[in-house]
Amino acid sequence: MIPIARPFARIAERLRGVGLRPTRQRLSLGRILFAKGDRHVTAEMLHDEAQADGVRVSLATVYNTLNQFTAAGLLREVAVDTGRSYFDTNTSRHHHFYDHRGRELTDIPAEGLRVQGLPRPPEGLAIDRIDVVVRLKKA
Amino acid sequence: MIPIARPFARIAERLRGVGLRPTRQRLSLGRILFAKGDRHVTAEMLHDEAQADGVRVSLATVYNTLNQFTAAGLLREVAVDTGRSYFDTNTSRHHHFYDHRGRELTDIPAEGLRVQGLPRPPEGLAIDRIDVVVRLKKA
DNA sequence: TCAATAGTTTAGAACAGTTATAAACAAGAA
DNA sequence: TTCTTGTTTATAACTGTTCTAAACTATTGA
Repeated sequence: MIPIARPFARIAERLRGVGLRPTRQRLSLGRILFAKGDRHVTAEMLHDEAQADGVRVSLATVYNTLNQFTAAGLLREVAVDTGRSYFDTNTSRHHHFYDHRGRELTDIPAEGLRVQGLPRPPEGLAIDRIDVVVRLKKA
Repeated sequence: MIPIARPFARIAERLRGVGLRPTRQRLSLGRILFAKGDRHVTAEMLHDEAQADGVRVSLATVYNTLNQFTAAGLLREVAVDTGRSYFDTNTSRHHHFYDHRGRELTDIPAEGLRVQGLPRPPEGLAIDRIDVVVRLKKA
């Protein structure tokens, strides 16, 4: 059975499953991140949102948590803008539209999108993953 | 006639052509950038290389120059790594391999590579450009 | 139930990369 | 030349992120 995304599922279990103690801060941030479907957040956005929700958590912890979640495969980092890291709650294979004016990311499902005709990677290296970023402008 | 890349061509003309005075610093940096075929440099790399070549130029000027060249279409910025900007002397349509361990970029020619099945961009926005980054790992 | 201990959080300092400031300087025009 | 305007520079400032070391807390096992 394929594990389906379950918004309010046992976040504590998920954390324990990847070897992270389910602390108050990690549970709160996990709830914010995973309760609302696919999201793209920066550390600052998540910190602000936590404050707004009345969750007391330091910016350092937000950074630690985002990095730990990413290392554990709960999040994925998206590089579209130098000088700002986006973290994506959708860790399955997919791509992005990026509106650099609104600094907004939108998912492009992997299904249906094909990248064909890639050359062989340089000697001694293999493809880790393919990121397609479709940069947008005003129509 | 299509303008072919001419390594030692009149850099001064190119600068004047985009409205930039051909100063000693811009000429030197332009020579370093455009004399050796397609390159991917960071500000720090270019600054170091200039020093090594005996060109006296401040880091601030390197940043200014990279940004001005990019705005003028002489360079293209590549976002593969947050917290570090790469500038590419190849401004034609193409894509990249990225070896994040060696922090090295390699061009993938646009010819032959096809991205198919893209969904329509969000309302009010159009595609500006498509960046494909093929991230590499040890084979 | 209660230490012991090992992992976590925190404020704040430190750091990396980049941009801003404002004074000195140099290119182009007259 | 001289004037004007654009450019360069050192340095300060700024942004996003990581580090540090002390305080704290989840878990373990007695």
